Order: sequence, then C-alpha cells, then structure tokens
Amino acid sequence: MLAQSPDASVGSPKFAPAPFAVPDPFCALTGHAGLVTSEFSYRKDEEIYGEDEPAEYVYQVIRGAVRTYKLLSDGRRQIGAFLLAGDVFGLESGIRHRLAAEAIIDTTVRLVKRSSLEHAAGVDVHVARKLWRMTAGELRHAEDHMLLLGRKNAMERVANFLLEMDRRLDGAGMMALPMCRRDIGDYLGLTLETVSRALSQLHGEGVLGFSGARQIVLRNRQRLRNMDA
Amino acid sequence: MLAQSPDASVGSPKFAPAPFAVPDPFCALTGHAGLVTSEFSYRKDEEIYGEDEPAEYVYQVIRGAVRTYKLLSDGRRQIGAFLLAGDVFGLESGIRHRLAAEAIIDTTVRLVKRSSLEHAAGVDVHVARKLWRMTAGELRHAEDHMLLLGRKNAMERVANFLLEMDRRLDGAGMMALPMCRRDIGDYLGLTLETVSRALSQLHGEGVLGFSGARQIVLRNRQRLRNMDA
DNA sequence: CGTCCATTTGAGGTGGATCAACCCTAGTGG
DNA sequence: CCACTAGGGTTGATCCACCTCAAATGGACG
Repeated sequence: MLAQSPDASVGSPKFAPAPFAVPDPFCALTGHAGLVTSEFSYRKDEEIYGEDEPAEYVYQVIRGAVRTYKLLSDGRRQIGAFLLAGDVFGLESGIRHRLAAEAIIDTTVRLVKRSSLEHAAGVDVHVARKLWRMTAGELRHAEDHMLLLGRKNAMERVANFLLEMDRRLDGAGMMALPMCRRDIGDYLGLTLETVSRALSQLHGEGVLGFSGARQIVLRNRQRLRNMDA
Repeated sequence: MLAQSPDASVGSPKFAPAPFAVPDPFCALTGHAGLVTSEFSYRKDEEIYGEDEPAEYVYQVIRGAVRTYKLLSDGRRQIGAFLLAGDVFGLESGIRHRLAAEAIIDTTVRLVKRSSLEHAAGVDVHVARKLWRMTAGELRHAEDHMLLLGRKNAMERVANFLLEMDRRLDGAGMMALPMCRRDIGDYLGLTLETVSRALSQLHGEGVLGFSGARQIVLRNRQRLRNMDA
C-alpha cells in the first residue's frame, strides 16, 4: 500500500538527520542494538500503512503529525491516537498493523525494520523490555480513552483533548493543532460540529483563546481539569 | 487492599489444582521459568485489586469471572474487560494497576509474583517475549473496543458483545453469562435498560433464545455478525 | 410463601447528531 | 495587488437514539 517503498531512502536519506536531540524511544533501542534506521517523508493525508497490512517497519515521527485509525465499512472512523514529533508508532508484536496510519500534515519519519527489532529483542533483554514498555504505554492510553469514549460527555472529552495536546505539543503558551475538527471528532467519538461548539463555548467562557481556528492558547488549565471529570 | 493476603495460600492451596488442562498463558511462563504459583479465591463482588494499587501479582482465572474497570469521581464506570477461565489479568509493565479488578461471581485465581516474572523475563528472552505478546493482545482488544465505544450504535455493540462471549465461554450452544445487565452496559458504554431492550429485540427477532436472563443461546450468528457493522 | 434483586417494559426528556446556511481564510490566478 | 474560489470552521434549527425515571414482572433463596 505504500506509494513508494521506504527502502528507497535507505542508505541515502532524503532528509538530513533531525537537528534536535530526540528524547529516547528509538535511541533506547537503536543505540543499544546498533540498528539501521532510515528516514522517509509523507505528504498531508498520505497513507503510511493500512489496517491489517503486514507490519514491516516501526516508525518515529521526526517532523509533522500522524493519525492512526480504524474504519467501519460505512465509513465511520475511530482515530486511536495522534502521533507528534518524537512519538513511536506502528510497533506490533503480531504480524500485522491493527490500525491504519496517515500523515495529518507533511511529515518526516525515521523507520527501522520490524524484523531487525525482533532480532535485537531476542539477543538483548533490554530491547525486549523496552518493546514491552512501549506497548504497555499504548495500552494505558487506550484504557484511558475507553473511559472517555464510553462514559464522558462532549465537554469532558474536549477538555481532555485540549489538556492532552497542551501537554504533548506545547511548551510556550500557544499550541498549533495539526489536525482539523473532523479528526478531533473522530478521536473523541463526536461530530465535528459538536467539537466546534464545545470549543466556541470554552472561548466564550474565556477558558481559551484563538488566533486562527487551530492556534489555541489555554487561559485556564485548572478550569479545564475540573471539566475533564 | 486485599482482605486476606494471597500469600496465605502459598504452599497450602485452599483449592485442588484445576482438574482440566489450562491452555498455556501461565504455563508458557511458569513452565519455562519454574516460577512459584499459588491459588486464591474471591467471593462475588469482592475486590481483587484497586485502580493505581501497586501491581504485586499477576493473575489467571481458574474458575469464575472477573471484571476490570475504571471509575470517574461521580461513579460512572467503564469496564475494560471481562476475564474468564484461563484468562490472565493484572499484568503490568509499570508499577501500578491501571484498572481495578473485581470478581463477578465466586472466583478462583492462580497467581504469581510480578517481581518473579520480571526476573524471569530478564533471564529468559522467551518469557520477555511472552509478556510483550500478552500486553499486545490486551492492546488489540482495547483498540477494537475504542472503535465500538466511539462509533457503534447500541445494537451493534450488543451484537458484538454476544459474539465475543459466544466465542470465549461457549462451546456447546448455550452460554451462561456471569455478569448482570449493568456490567454489560458499563462494558459497552450503554445503560442497563438499553442493553435489556436490545436483547429483547433480538429475542423477538428469533436471533437468540433465553432460558433465564443470563442463559442465552444464539440461533443466528450470521445475523449478529451482520449487525456488528 | 415472602423478600430481594435483577430484569423488563413503558413514558418522556435530552445531549449530541443531522441537515443546512453562512463565514472566514489561505491559496490561486488574473 | 486584488478578485475569486475552495475547504475548513461556525452557527442555527430540528431530529432522534439513547438516557432517565418509574413501575411491573420474575426468579432465586431463605
């Protein structure tokens, strides 16, 4: 399903190494095991891999943003996660990807062969442990998200989303959301209209400020935390 | 939080070894590593461990059934999974349990210390791999369940639930559900009344038969599969 | 036989979905 | 530089699937 094979850039990366120091996820693995990694880029809305497609690579976002999702036959979509710079995705213990992945905006990823990671895990128990911990981290997020999807109302979901994004992509006041309202809705189990109304209400209450629909500054995090239930 | 310490039964199990051959989950671990396991029993509705409690043990259901769940401060509850005979639960890569666990009915579990599993994983890469695979299996279930909670309607959720239970606890025609309607609702993100109405409708359509509210026989699995979307 | 829950069923309310304009902004091309 | 356009976002009006509240029924167990 890949339009171009990631192999194309192995050994001759199309992009220079990321200029910033990536925290660890890959480094903890590749550093230890001396694995070969490469880089690859995807344009906005380009598919990275499809649901149930063989899991040949594991990915780390260098620049950009990615959504993973499942589809029902009639087009209903549930986004499982948003992946931002530094995040690892596509890691499977089984043979196939359980969710599809697409670039939300133009995105560059680092990638490593699943088979080489598997091999490293068989040799180095620290690698094996790291793989387990990463999957457990995804599970934790999924468990929290089940509570949100099954039992929280629209405002609680949106407040939770804002706090999650604030924690993950912010740093200095303003956050620049890479995803559209429909993506947010499909992540939160809501419609894009309901997301928009919730954001408008929060704006009206002074809890957040806009500079363009996707440039948001949180003015009262404690209020949001109280709303998150 | 345990009313009685599981240690009490180490070396002198209160219950004879299960008379049937348990497939593998524990055996794949304990057999390999020669770990010490013990048994313990819980009565209906008894807490096995609480949310955020230190994860001292890993459990396998011998007889009975268990629910894991998260609570919101106002009492709303999301059940993450039902565990039936043979199922492993309470396995964490981190230090604490992310969901609470309770016996749905009188239940006997086998248990092993988390620390000894950790140790075994550090020595035997096969154990490490097995732990990873088990967590990945839980993640897969959670991902499927997010789609259900975020995007499926009531009838689709109930149909999905029936097929899941049919697959997991049946064998010969009739299935005996251990959980009440409220539990099913809290698993599916619905109210108990909505669950009841969906089951009644399926009964009226001849898709399933009752012999008592919790004794259900599926008469048309294909129809259910079509309903599951 | 009576009590206690679990379950079913009914009636009515509501939060979020749906349908439909309208607006805003970024990008495009004249 | 500006008019035009397209896609994303907002807002309004209405609908309906599911929730809530209430009552009746049924089954298990003393």
